[in-house]
Amino acid sequence: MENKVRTRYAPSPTGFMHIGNLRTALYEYLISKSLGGKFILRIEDTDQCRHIEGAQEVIYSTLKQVGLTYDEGPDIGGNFGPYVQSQRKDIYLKYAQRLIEEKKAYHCFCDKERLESLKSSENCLGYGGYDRHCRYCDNSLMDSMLKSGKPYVIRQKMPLDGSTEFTDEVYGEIIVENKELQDQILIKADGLPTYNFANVIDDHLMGITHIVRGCEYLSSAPKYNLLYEAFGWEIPKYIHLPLIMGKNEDGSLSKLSKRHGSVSFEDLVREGYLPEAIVNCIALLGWCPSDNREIFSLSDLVKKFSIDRISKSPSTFDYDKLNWFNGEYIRSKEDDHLLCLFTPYIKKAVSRSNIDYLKIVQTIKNRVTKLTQIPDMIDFIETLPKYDINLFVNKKSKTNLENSLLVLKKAKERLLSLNTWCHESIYDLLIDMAKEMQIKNGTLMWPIRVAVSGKLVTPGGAVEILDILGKDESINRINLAIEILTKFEEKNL
RNA sequence: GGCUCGUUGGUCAAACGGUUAAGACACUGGCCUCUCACGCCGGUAAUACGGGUUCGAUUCCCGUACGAGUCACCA
Repeated sequence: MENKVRTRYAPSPTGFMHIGNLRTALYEYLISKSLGGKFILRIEDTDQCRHIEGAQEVIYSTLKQVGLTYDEGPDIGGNFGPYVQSQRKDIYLKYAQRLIEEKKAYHCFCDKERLESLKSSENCLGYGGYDRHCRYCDNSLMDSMLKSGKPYVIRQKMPLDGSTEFTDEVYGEIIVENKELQDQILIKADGLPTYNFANVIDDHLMGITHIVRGCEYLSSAPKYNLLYEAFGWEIPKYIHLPLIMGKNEDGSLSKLSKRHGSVSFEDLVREGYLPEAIVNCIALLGWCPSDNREIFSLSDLVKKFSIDRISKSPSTFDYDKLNWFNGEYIRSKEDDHLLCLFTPYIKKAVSRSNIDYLKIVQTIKNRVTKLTQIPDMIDFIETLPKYDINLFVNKKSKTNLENSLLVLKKAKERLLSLNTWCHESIYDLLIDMAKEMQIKNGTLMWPIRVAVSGKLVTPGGAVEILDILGKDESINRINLAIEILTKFEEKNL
């Protein structure tokens, strides 16, 4: 087989896709694809205590939504399966046994209580927690323990001195003293492998050439190497990624996690962010191209991505930046595409039948940064809110209650006789009218906009709103305003 | 606490020994304008600190401070 690049995304099925994990998946994808390689999905579910129903589906669906298509995986198969670790149990045991036979690993019968008691004693210092008790037990005792059926774990014999070093593609030379490493557990008492062990076995068996992961694993990387060495396997390239941090309530920073709010992909989508905006945003957290470009489609990223431009320092996830990306993506889309995206949100606020959603889309597209803002933005279309009469007064537009009433009466007459109700004709009519009355456009438009929206701030101007509402509803609303203003005027005479 | 890693404006970040230290987001002034946006033009704001090396350090080395990660039969 030729020496092609292979990367893998190996999440544990937790039921939600954290954007830190998503970025790791993205970079794994980008690294392999930019080098013409394969991207593999493997589910790491060796922790039975944390089994969550439907969690794998979340992973499949997220990767699908963002376009990270994998070449091999549990649901699509491949030549290196199975791709779910719980289905590979026997494989790990076999390899652990091989190490035992070669005297590189041993059975350990120490129970949790014993390990717990070691923590408080001092004699375990320097061993990383475990005193290696069973490493030095004699063989006959071990055999009888095994026969008795006492539960055990399998631990690797770590070197007692010296150091282990490796080169990370991002962080460079990393050296760790072996005495810092405890005899790591390979197989747990339940017979399943630990994450570290399964990871190494699978990465080797699946021919993974580049191990990409968060740098929380940086200091445990030597453990992996000791395993590769024990088996005599070639050590893959390591690419550790800088962490994405989140801001805590007290202002401090820590590794982004659930408590930082909506940080899962699903949360963000639910909040009205577009998958491609999310991907674009997180792609730039820890990597940037040599030019200053910021907007990237996934395929553009594949073309531009390079490992040597991955940053070493952690970054903080910023909603402001994501908002900007999202707005950029919305504005760049075709109207009919936006119509599909906006419709569910428009329906939340507008149920009247004779409304052209496309007109709404065209009016609000430059004003939407999150899809979830849409209902509040356009709620006045459904029903005219009760509004304060003082909304008609605006200094800059030179409007007051008197001239507003005047303008509305006149506009109503003209609009009533307008045959073709469309943006252009309404616009022409009103602009001509302002010219004729020798007033600012604003002096005319402001009262109309207020009358038909009942709001101080609206997405779009009077013309757009009139167009969306249609002739009848518009005239009704203008009539209502005339009524209110007239009543007020009479009361103050 | 040990070990590992990091530190350029509020945030993302460029500059891999020589620049007036880019750019983007956010903030902000103005223009446009029927409000709000969009768009356009402008502005405030940074090399953590102290030592070296060098003709010259954001850049290389050492120390200090600060921050983070990690020290599980979790992944």
